[in-house]
Amino acid sequence: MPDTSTPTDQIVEGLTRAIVEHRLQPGAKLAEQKLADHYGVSRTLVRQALFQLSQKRLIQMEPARGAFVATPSVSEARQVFGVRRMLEAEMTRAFVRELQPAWLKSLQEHVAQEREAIAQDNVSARTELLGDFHVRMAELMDNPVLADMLNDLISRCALITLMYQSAHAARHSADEHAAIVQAMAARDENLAVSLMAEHLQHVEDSLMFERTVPSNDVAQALR
Amino acid sequence: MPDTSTPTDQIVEGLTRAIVEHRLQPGAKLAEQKLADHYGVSRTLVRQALFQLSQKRLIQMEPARGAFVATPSVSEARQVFGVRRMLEAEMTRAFVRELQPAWLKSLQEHVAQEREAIAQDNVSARTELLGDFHVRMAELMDNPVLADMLNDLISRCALITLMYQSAHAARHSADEHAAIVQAMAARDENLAVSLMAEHLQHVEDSLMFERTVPSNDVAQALR
DNA sequence: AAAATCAAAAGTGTATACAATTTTTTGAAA
DNA sequence: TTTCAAAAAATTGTATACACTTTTGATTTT
Repeated sequence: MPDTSTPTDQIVEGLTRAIVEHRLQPGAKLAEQKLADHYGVSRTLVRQALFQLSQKRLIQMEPARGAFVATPSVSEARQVFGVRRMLEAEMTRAFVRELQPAWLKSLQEHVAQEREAIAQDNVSARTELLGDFHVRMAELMDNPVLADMLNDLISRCALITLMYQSAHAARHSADEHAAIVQAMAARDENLAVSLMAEHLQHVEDSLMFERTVPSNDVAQALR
Repeated sequence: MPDTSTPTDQIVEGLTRAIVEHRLQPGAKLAEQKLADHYGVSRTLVRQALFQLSQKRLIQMEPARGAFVATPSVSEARQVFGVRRMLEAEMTRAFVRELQPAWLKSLQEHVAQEREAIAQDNVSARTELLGDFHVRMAELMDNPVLADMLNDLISRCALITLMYQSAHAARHSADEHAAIVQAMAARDENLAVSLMAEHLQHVEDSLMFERTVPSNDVAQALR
């Protein structure tokens, strides 16, 4: 695809991926000039990108000190998951009510992709797919507002989950996705809703324990 | 309060108010230099503010053409309200489950304020208070993530609602808020949830009919 | 008179310059 | 060696400069 977005958007995209895929550790300093050099632009554009990322809560900006990859507190993480449970419970309900055969097919294919990525032990693909399952639902319902919002929430979660999620937990998630789709196929609204709520609770519960060692080399993280 | 935020944040604040209070009509051009002159800063800071506002979907930026106050389509408006219904139904449920006496008192006082603003026919105060009722719930639950998200959603709605909402509709909203609080006081979870869902449906239904005349004088709108 | 053309004006997109602040380094004293 | 202070270097925050695009408006053509 040819240069579909502004330079700033490309920087946002690149940094988002680096953060969400944990090539940039939480807390890492994002020096403007270094990023500018890396992307071959001036600080102006980097700055715009950083401001956008700070609004998405993926980075934190401290006055006169610069930008750092966000380090969400456990409390914030729980809140984000709480919001997701609220939003996605009702989204699931609406999804089942308006269900169309093509939607099921699309989700079933998605779960198959998830399982493939898990089988191949492709960590970043697997994490992206596991998050996209939820966004996909919003997209199928033809609700970009919801899809955007979920996308942001899930990026924020990824900042947390990737740090902790094991291959085992990933497989568990894919199985739960499959169970949700099955409940949907049976048009069992309440079952689908409660499976979704439980699923999100499981994801949340499987996190927030260990701590990883930071190694903040920006240049390397961006390749 | 002394200069609590950056200059950029002040511009964001000022423009947000102007847009949400409809002193700036949807579609109005926001020329960077004019805003810079008005706020006594360089285009640099105005630009940062405009980017932030475009992320909040309050303005739309067109490449090489500039920034315009957003003109949400009917379809987008319905989606925003749809997301609010999903989110706030479950928020209401959680609110009742964790209900504390002080929370009720706070909401009751809030409704009293709403009624005062309505009695005084203070349109902008009344619109702000009617929106804040929902944000207040999230704040009481001590969930800033949810509160921020609702705040953005509600600003986006205000861009639509203020255009159409009548004094009558406002009074109706305040009454519905009171009914919701009453159901909460009775610890009737399901009633509170369905009253909230109906309330949001009513607000949505009361909109999107007329059309107003644009008069895009930026300097005047910002006083 | 309406449409088309093209030059001037205005506006946006990006880079650079510079003041103000923070971080790092250096060096002396404890 | 450790601690503190001050100077130097690096970094951020804001303004300005300039290239390039869009809009405007006058002039010509149909």
